[in-house]
Amino acid sequence: MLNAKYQEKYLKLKNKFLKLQFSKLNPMQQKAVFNSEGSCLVLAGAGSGKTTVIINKIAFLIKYGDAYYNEEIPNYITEQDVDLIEEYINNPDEDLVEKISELIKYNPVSPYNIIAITFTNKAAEELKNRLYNFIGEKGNDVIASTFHSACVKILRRYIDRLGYERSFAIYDTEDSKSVMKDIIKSAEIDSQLFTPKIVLSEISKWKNQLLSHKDVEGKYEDIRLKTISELYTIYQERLKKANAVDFDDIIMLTVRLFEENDDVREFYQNKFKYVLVDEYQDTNYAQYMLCKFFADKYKNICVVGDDDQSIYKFRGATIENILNFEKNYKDTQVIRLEQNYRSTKNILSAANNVIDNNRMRKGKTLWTENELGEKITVFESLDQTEEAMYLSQVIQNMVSSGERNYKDFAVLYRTNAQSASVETAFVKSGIPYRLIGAHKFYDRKEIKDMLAYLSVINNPHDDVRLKRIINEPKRSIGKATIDLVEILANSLECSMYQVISECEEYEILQKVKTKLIDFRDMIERFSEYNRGMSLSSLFTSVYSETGYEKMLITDKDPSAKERIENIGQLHSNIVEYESSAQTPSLSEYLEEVSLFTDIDNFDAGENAVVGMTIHGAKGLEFPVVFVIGMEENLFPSSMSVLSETELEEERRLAYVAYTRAKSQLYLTRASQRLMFGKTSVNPVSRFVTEIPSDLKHECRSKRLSTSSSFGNFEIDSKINEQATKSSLSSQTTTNKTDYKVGERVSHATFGEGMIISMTPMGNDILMEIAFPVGTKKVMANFAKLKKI
DNA sequence: GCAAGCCCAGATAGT
DNA sequence: CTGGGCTTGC
Repeated sequence: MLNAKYQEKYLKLKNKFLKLQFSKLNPMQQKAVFNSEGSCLVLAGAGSGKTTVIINKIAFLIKYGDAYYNEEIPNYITEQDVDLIEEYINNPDEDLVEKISELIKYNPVSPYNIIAITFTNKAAEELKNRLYNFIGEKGNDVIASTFHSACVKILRRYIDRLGYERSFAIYDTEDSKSVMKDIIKSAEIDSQLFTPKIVLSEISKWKNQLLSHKDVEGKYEDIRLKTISELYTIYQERLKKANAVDFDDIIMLTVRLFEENDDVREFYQNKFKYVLVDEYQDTNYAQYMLCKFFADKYKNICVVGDDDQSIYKFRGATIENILNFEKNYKDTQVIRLEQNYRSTKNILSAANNVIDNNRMRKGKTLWTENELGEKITVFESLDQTEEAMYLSQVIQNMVSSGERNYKDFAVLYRTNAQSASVETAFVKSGIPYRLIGAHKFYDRKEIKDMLAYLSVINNPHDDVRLKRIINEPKRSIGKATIDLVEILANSLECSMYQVISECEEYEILQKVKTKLIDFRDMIERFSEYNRGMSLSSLFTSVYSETGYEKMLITDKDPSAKERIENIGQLHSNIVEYESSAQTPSLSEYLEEVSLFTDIDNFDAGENAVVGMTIHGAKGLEFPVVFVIGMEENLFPSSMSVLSETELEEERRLAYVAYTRAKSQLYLTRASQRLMFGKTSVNPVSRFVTEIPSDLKHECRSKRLSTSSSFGNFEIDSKINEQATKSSLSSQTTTNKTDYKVGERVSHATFGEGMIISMTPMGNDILMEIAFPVGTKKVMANFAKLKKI
C-alpha cells in the first residue's frame, strides 16, 4: 500500500501519463475518450474528428479500462512504480509505455464485449483497420458493424423464436415492391392511389416506430391509412410465408426478439458491456430502442452525432433520439466538439452561414485553425453538358499542372440521374472516374437472376425469387401456370415451391406437371450439391445446368457478351468471398450481398475522380469538391420546397456537401437543364445565395451573354475559352435579330423566360423559350417579346 | 407460351 | 429519353 502522499501523487501522475498517451487529441476529445463508465453524448461537428474519438475510445477501453476516472489504487502499485511514471513524464521513453500501461490499467474491457455501430459496412471495416493499427490483434475482436448486419447475425441464431426459419431471405426494395404489387392487384383497390411505393413507404414508417400490423390494424378511421394497414397485414403474412424479412423487419424483429425472450436479451446484454454508435443523428426510433436493449444492463453507451448533419429523416431518422438520450440516460455526459480539422476557414464559414438559416437546430458554430484558403468558386454554365465539361477542364488543368491527383476530386450531386452528363464528359476527356451508385452491379438482370437461383436453393419458399427464375431461361412454364400455382399457394397458405413439389396432387396442374417436376428436381439436385460442394462450384453448376449459360452464349444480342463477363465477375466475387470468410456458406454469402452497398466498394486509394450523391458522401472528405446542379427545384429538390422541415433537411444536406471539402469547393449550376427530355430553367439555389458574397468567386460561361443584370460577374477566361472550343459544334445559330440564346425575355402572357433555342424559318425565327409555366415555342415576329 | 412492339409514366435520398 | 408493363399476333 502506498502512503497518503504517494497515493495522491499516483492519481495525479497516472492521469498525466494517460493524457500524454492521447496527446494528439484536444481536451474535449480526451474528455470523451477517458469517460469510460456510463453514458456519453458527443455532439461532434463536421470534420471535428469524431471517428478518431470512437477509435481512441475503444482503444482506451481495451487498454486502460476506466483507469482515468477511477480513483481506486491497485494494491500492487509500489512507490518505485510511481517514481517510474514520474520519470516517464519528465522524460518520455517509449520503452516504458507498455510497462506503465500494464500497471495502471483498471477493469480493462475485453474487445468481445464492445460493439460499435457504424453507418456503412465500409465504415465498420475502416474502424477495425484503424483499431488494428492502433492496438494490434485485439482490434479485430471488437464487434464493428451496421445496425442491419448486427441484427441479421442475431436473427440467424434466434429467429426461429419468432416463427421464421433460420435460413430466412432478406428482401430488398425491389423484392418488396414486387410482393406489394401482387397484393394490390389482387386486392382490387385503386392502383393509382395505392402504388407499391406509397404503401411500402407508409409501412416502413410504421415499422421504424416498431408498430406491427397488429398494432395498426383497425386503428385508423382514415380510409387511406385503413387500407394501407390492411395491406400491411397481407404483406407481412406473405413475407412470413416466403420466410423472408425486409430491411425494416431486420431491426423491428430483433427488438421483438429481445422483448419476448428474456434469455436472448440477457445473453446479449451481458455480452455488450460497451455500446458505441456513430452517426447517431440518423438513427430511427426502432434503432433507438435496439440500442437501449443492447446497453440496458451495463448502461455504458456512447453515441456520436451532429444534428446539423441529420439527412435521413425521410427514412425515419429522428432528432428525438438525441433529445431522448439525455432523458433516458441520467447523468449523461455531453461533450461538444466544435473544432474542425478538415476545411479551410472560407469553406467552413460558407457552410456555417448556410446552416445558420435553419431554425430548428441545437446551435453550434464550428471554428478552425486551418488557413483561410481560396474563395468558393461559383460557376454558371449554359446547360448540364457544359457544366460537366467545366468540371473536366478544371480537373485536367489541376492534374496536368501537377497540383493534384485524380483521386483528390469528388463530384457530388443531389440525384443519381445527374451522374450521366458527368460520366459522358469524363469519358470524353479521358479522366479516370468511378461512380458510386446504390447497387449498380447487383442490379443487373443476369446478376439478379443468378442470385435468385442461389436464394431459392437456400430458401425454396422465397416466392419472389422463385417467380423470377422459374422460367428464366425459358422452360415453358408460362404466366398462366405461374398464376395458377400462386393462387393455389395463397389459398393453401403455403409457399409456391410447396405447391410445385406436390403438383401431382392437383388436378388442374396435370398438363404442366412434367415441367414443374423437372424444375423441382433441378432445385433439389442443387440443394444436394450445396450440402457437398463449395459455393463456387455450386455456382458454376447452377450457371450451366439451368441452361442460363447456354442461353447467353447463343444470344445474338451484342449485350450478351457483357452479361457473360458480369457472370464471370460474380463468380470471382464468390471465390473471393470464400477465401476471406471464416466459415463460408451460401446463406452468409446471400446475406452479405443483400446488405452490401456500392459505397462499401469505394476505394479512396484508387487514382480516380469519384462521383456520388451527397447522401453517399456522408463521412467522407476530399481535397477538392464539386457540388453540381446548384439550382432551385433540383437542390433544394422540388419535392421539398413546400415544407419548412423538408427544406431544412435539404439545407443540412448542403451543409454536409460543403463540409466534405478540405481545401477547394466549387458550386456549379446550369442555366438550363434537360430533365425528362424536356428543358427546364431554374434560378440559382438558395444554398448558393446564402453564402456571403465575399466568400465567393462567381463566374459564368461566355456562352451565356452578359446582360446588365449579370454585369458584375467575373469571367474565368481560361475555362471559358476551352469550354467554348470544346462545344462549338452544338452552338445554336443566332442571326441579325437582337435576341441571343440564353437571354432573358418577357412575354405578355407567359411572363419572364429564357431563350433556349432559335431556328431560322423563312423571314422569321422560331424560338423555344423556357417560361415558369413551361417551355413554349413562339415566332419572334409575332410574340410580343421584351428584353429584360 | 412467347416475342415483338407499343405505350406511358417516370426520377429525391438508401439500409 | 428510357424502360417496364401490357397487348397483339403467331
